[in-house]
Amino acid sequence: MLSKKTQYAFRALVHLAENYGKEPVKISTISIQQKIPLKFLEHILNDLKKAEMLESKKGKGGGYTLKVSPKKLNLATVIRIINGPIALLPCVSLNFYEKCIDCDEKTCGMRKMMLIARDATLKVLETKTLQDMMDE
Amino acid sequence: MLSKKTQYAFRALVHLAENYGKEPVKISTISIQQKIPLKFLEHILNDLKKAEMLESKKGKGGGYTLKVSPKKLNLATVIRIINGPIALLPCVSLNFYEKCIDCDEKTCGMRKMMLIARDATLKVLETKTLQDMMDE
DNA sequence: AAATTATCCTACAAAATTAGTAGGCTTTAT
DNA sequence: ATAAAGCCTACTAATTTTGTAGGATAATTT
Repeated sequence: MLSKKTQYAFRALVHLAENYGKEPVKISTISIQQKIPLKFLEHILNDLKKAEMLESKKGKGGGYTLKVSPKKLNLATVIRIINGPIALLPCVSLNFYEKCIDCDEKTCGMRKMMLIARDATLKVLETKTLQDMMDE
Repeated sequence: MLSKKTQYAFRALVHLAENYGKEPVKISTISIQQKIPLKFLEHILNDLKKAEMLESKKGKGGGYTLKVSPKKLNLATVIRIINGPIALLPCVSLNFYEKCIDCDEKTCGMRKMMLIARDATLKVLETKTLQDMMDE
């Protein structure tokens, strides 16, 4: 399951996507309209910024803007930044790989199955974009 | 990600699957051979038993046996019992549904995307069985 | 019947993660 | 200069995960 933080992140991103190309949006505006705790949202937007997904501007008239087109922002990328691995086991994660203890990867059946599951999930999450979320 | 408990569960189930149709296997045997903390494993096997997946016998010569054929035990079922929901959001979970707050399900784009992701993941996890894990 | 061997049950505890707050610092526009 | 925004570090509270402890219960053997 996605963490609450990740759900907040998606809501905020959709909000910013709706203002794509326009003036920056303040944290406080997003916080109120999307009902996300302000201080918590601060962290989330900062994480997204560090991941090059957003741009920010300080001072009056400042706020956040989406750096990339909503069409080019796929859901897997967001999840990885805020939520972590998408795979069901660390040993089949592309971006957060960790070796299992006491398990030979070549012969581990659990791993093989989770690889197939991962690929199926990723095929969706890497294809669908923020834009797809908005269109609905 | 699957919890450690779920990984333990799968290991234990594969162990029991290898002894399907034979004599019961003791918790302590599985604990040692699969390197799973004994007392923790007790809980896990009990959970699986309550879910009608295992049978148990007390006293000397006792232990656990798989109740169903490994071919008929799909991975989604196991994950749901030990790990919980497979879906990425509670509002798209088939077995652990919960309504989101401040969200109209008919128009929520996030939900639509997560529905598609869920279906893709489930198609694998509900098709693949314990037997498939063993065969590898 | 008593002893042994195994699961079953309830309660607890430690560790890790998630969710959120507090408060001051820095930058920018007016 | 001052006000309005984000930036940064640290802390706290709540929840979940990962176990442990110890006795109760049931079956088997002697």
